Amino acid sequence: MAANSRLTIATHVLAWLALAQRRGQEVLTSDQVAASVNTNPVIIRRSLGDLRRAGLVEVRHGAGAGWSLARSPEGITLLEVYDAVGAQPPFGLHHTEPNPECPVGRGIRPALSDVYSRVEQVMRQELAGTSIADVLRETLLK
Amino acid sequence: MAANSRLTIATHVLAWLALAQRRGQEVLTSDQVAASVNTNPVIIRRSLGDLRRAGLVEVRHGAGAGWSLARSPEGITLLEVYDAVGAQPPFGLHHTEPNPECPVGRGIRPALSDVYSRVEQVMRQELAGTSIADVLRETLLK
DNA sequence: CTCGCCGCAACAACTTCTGTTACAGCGTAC
DNA sequence: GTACGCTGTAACAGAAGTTGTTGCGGCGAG
Repeated sequence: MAANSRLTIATHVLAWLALAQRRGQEVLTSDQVAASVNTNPVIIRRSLGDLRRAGLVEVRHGAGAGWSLARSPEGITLLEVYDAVGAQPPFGLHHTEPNPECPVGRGIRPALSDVYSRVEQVMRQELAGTSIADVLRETLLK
Repeated sequence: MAANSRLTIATHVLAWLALAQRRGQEVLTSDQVAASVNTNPVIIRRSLGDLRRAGLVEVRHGAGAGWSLARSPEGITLLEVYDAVGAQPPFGLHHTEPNPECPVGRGIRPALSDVYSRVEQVMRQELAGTSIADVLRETLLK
C-alpha cells in the first residue's frame, strides 16, 4: 500500500486555514485548499469532513460557502488531528489466530497488545506536544 | 491494506525459538514454527530470512536443518526486530508535491518531517525497552 | 547418493489509499 | 423565488502492499 498520508493532508489543510485566517480571509473553498495541497478537491472534502466531525473546522453552505477553523490554531494538537482522521495503528496482530496448543501461540497476542499499547501511548504523547500553530510557524521558517 | 503484522510474526517466531532452546530443542524447521503461528511455512521463511540478514537467527542446511537464535533472548530488543523486518513508518508525506507557490505548500514537508522524526524516535525508544525474553515471560504468564 | 529442508520466484486474492467523475442538496445573494 | 456555487457522497478505476499458495532448484548431513 501507499504510505498513509491522511495525517499529513489534514495537517496541511489546517495550517493553510490558519494562515488564511490570520491574513483576514474568512473562509476557503475546497478548491482553494486543493490548489495548495496539489490534489483533487474531493480528497480535501473527505479530509475536511473528518475534521468537521471532530469539531476542528466549520463549514458554511450556500453562496459564499467555505471552510474555517472552529478553534484557535494554538489549541489544536496533532493528536486531535490523528484521532480525527482515524489512521490505523502502526502494528497489527496476527491475521489468523495462532495455534492455541502452543504455549507461545496461546499467550503472544495479549503480550504483544501490551507492548503495542505502550508504543502508541508514547506516540500520542509526542503528537499532543505539537499544535497547528507550531507546525505553521515551522513551515513558514523553512 | 491489511494491518502490518510483520513485527508480530517475527516476534512470535523469535519467542518460539527462545522457548524451544530453553527446552533443549536445538533447531526448529520452518514447518514447526509455522504450526505455532498457524500460517504457511513460506511466510515463516520470509520472516526468518529478514531476521537472518539482521544477524538475529542462524540457519543450518542439509539434513537435520533448522533455525536457532543467534543471540540470547535477553539481548534481542524489539527495536532490532522492527528494523530487521523493515516495517514502514507510521506516517507518510504527500504523494504529490504540494504547490510551491503557496507558503504552506513550500514549507510543510520539512516541518512535518521534523515532527514525524520525533514521533518515530520515541517509538523506537519504547521498542528498545522490551526484549524477546520479556515478551516470552509475559506470554507464558497470560 | 538420497532425502529433508531452505531459498526464492511467480502468482492470485484481498485490502487500502488515492484520484476522478458525477450528481443531489443546501443556502446565500440577487 | 430563483439561480448559482459549493458541499456531501456514492461509484469506480488504478496503484501498491500484504498474505497465502505452488513449484522447483540447491544445499549438506547422513
